[in-house]
Amino acid sequence: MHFNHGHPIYLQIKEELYRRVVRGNLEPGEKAPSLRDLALELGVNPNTVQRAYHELETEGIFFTRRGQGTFVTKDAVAVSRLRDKLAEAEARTFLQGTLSLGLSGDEIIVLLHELMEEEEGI
Amino acid sequence: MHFNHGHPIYLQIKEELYRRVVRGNLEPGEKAPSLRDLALELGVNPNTVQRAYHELETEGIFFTRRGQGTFVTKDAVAVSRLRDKLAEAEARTFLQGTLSLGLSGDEIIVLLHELMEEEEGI
Amino acid sequence: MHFNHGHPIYLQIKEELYRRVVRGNLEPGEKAPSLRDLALELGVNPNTVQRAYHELETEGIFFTRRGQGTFVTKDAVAVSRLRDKLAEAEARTFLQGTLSLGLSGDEIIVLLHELMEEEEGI
Amino acid sequence: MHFNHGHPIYLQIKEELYRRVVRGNLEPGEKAPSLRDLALELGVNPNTVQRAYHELETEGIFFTRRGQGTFVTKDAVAVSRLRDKLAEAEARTFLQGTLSLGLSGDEIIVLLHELMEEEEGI
DNA sequence: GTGGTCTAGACCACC
DNA sequence: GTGGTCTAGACCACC
Repeated sequence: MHFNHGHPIYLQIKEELYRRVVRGNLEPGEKAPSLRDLALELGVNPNTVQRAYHELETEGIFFTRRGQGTFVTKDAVAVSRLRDKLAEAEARTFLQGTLSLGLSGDEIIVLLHELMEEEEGI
Repeated sequence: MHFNHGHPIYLQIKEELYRRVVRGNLEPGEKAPSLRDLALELGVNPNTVQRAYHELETEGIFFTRRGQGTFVTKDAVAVSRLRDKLAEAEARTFLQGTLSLGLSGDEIIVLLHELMEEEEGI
Repeated sequence: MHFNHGHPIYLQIKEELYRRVVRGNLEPGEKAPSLRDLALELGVNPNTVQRAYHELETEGIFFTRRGQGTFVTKDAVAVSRLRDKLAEAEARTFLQGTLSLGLSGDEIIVLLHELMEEEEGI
Repeated sequence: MHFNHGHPIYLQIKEELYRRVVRGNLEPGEKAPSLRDLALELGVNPNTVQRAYHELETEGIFFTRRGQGTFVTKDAVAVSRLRDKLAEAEARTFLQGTLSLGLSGDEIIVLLHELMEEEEGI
């Protein structure tokens, strides 16, 4: 993982963890990597990872069992909501960008269809 | 315009100028702001703006007349190509992000349609 | 290397680097001198060398590895194309000059043959 | 005419006059433009033109009749020699450049033939 | 006024 | 060590 030095690292770690959960790399109920392991993997301070974990817990995505570690919520609906939230954020960014370029809604849809076909072609 | 500390300022200035050209804020053949004026407006060093202008000239979007200033290309086709290129780049980023969240092509299209309708509702 | 005050120094540095690459003084994949070393060698500011390096990178002749330095492309075909491009540019300048002096194509070829033989004679 | 600020202007004016004579824009025995006219045309000081004229006179290309002005030599052979000298200088520069790029004599000749054919094709 | 080049020097990330 | 970015400020040519 590469960090963008314009944003706080703990936010970028949160984003990375969101994606692991939503994609199923981390399944509901599964144990998340230990603070130390993830800090080592990412080359950051464990406190930074801790902050990300703490916020994920506040958001109901992670929960902690004293002495056992941190786990992904078992609430599949919460994971699903998270997926929708992230997807919507990406879509808003995309729409904002393309509309500001002067594309019409139709053009945007056509462009996406083209790229999707191309993607499958490869 | 405010700057994202994660990317070089001159690239962000380029992006901003791209958008002004593509949206028609700067029309084909129109004079772009002088280096010094834009530097003042953005609160950066004229050299930084110069670098953005120079790259835009290399790319055929701007041209300069010595002693007179920098101008947007008169080649409307080049501007159109630029618009397509920028829109495609945004779309690729978006597709990559949403596909990696596990969305299907259909879900992506539906999501966009929903947001577009909402947008008009507001 | 000494500089011709009629052309920007960074362009002259580019030309010099082109020649080193095309002649094989800098081989494909080889590390180019560091910015600071070359700047010292040429007696110019590192920023001036940086500009030359940056343009060579844009043109695909150099590539950089962060923290390690700048390297010549490993693409031997790109180097070959560069050689052709530079040779053609010289030939065009030469043709333009001699044709404008009123020489015929035959005269130009004869003149070159004479000089080549003389060259070997020396 | 554009001046290259790396070389003395009077030398560049000499070059320009050489070419006018060799190409026949200024024919043997013809009156050259007056110092003032040429200075005006080129946007330079008449003294600068004077220096160029003086050297051309020394070289036998121009001669002066008091009160009448400056004239091109009537010696057609001298003009012819000048043409040869200029052509040879161009050829040496070209050979030096292409040989230093690693081209062989054959490659140089082939390249020129290609460009000449292309030129006629247009 | 306009842009183009260059220097000196700072600070950064990556190794 | 390496390259990348940015500033402040100079000086230049062209208008």
